[in-house]
Amino acid sequence: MDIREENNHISETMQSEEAPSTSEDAAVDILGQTSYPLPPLLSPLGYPPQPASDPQTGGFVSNILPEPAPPVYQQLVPLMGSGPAHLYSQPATDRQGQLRHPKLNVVGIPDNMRQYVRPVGELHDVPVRDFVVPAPPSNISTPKKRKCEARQYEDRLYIKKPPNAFMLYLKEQRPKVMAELNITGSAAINAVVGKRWRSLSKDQQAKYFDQAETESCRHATEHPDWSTKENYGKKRKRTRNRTSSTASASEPKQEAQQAKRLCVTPAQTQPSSSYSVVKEPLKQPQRQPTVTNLPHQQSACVQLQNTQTTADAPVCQVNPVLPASHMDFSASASLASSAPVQLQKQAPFVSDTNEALLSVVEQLDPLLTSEQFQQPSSPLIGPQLSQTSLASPVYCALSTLYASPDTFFKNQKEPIGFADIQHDMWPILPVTPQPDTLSCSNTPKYSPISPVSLENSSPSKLLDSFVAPTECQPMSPVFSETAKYMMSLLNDLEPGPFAQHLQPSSPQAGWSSPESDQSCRPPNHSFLQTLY
DNA sequence: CATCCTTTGAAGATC
DNA sequence: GATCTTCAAAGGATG
Repeated sequence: MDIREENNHISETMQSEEAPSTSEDAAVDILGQTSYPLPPLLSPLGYPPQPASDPQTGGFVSNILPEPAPPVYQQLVPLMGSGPAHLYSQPATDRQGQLRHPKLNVVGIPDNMRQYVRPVGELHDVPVRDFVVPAPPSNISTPKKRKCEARQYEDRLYIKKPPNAFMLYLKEQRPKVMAELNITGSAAINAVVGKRWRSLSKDQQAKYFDQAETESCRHATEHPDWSTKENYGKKRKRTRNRTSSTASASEPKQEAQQAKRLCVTPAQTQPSSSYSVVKEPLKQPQRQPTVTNLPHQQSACVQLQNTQTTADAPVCQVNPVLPASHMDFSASASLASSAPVQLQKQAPFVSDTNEALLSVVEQLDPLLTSEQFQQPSSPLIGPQLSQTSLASPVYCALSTLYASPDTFFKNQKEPIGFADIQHDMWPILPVTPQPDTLSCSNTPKYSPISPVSLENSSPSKLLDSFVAPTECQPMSPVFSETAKYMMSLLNDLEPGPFAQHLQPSSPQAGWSSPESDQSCRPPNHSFLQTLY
């Protein structure tokens, strides 16, 4: 006989022979404490019978709170091993109504149900535990109270999803952001934290991904049969699909309301997250990059049509991807979406002092100045060339660049940027693969690409076009030399035609000090969107 | 008082 | 397989 079946059999026998005369007696006898609401009965095994469905509470209440005066309930469920408690929802009682092994560890039982579990003995060397369900208050008299208690039942049984990396980071950063920026609204705080999260390097984020993985493993251990499907659709009645599936007339109102909450006018709002994109695809169609074969990941250098083209448009906006993502622009940058935006006339272009440029250079990823370089991943080993278009601006720029890097840069009239380059671009690069140096074969690399128009650029914009490697360090000597060459160009750069557009203060200060720039990041950060 | 808002990531649902 | 949807946290805002 299966242990579970045997256990059930014993439980049934015990219940029939020695169950307290009333459930209330049992509750008082065993618990000796104030009763608690009864959690819902989950019985995947088909026993006891499923309660009648209750639309208010998901179908649990009808046999939990019988009318008119609900008795005090007791439910003793034998638990064995580490199986989830709700899988063993078999009525049973303890012979003496006492804890036989009060210190037995309870494993595999949801945290929110452990309070109901007590060990009662062993069966075939397997710990047997009773699932003691405290009784609900006996003085329930109003439907309102019953509804409230029913919600408590659900909350008690509800096994939540394990937090992901961002959720852990959010939880950690929330009090800090509240203290630093003196804001309380979770929406605004989350926006700030979201920006900070995106500004973190992969290494910095790895800490939280590791924690999330640990949490996930722990969650899986404690709830082996749980999956996100358990909670799907149970949390709340969502209505978001109405905005995505049907372009209702209320959407402009919602958009205005949303912008109002963020103290940003609708004209200033822009999809800054997957959520926003998903939420309002019809209202504000996705602006497609002008280059369709751009790298999918970290496609920071993308021309967004109809973006930042009007004179009254804010010079700063929510930028989906920050340049030099490891640099901490978070405080000031994040305010672009969470704090009132200071409208400014957009200058034709903005330049920087050499001091400011050099200070930015110093903050760039050490990769750009490191003497330790590795070869990129081998196209023979890594992903094969698949969809690289020879007409790609990336390819055109690279072909010219690598044909004669020195000449290319000396004759270059336009700023050069660094951006993400995908693995499928590596085969076109004139770098001899050295498999023995491979350390990260599937991660993006970064390469100089794409010139831009000089009329609308500045030295600092050139710096903006650097996108720090985020996943691994390998970088070809060609890239490195190019980067160093660009540094030398920057060092020798004279104000020249940019001087007349110098700002009175260094933008660097505005980047690093949240208090000094409550409006936005320097306008040159929107430059990423025009790199192509 | 229930739900929304807001973020990113994971995972299930849907097409 | 790509895309969409939901839910993790959390507290003020909203209807």
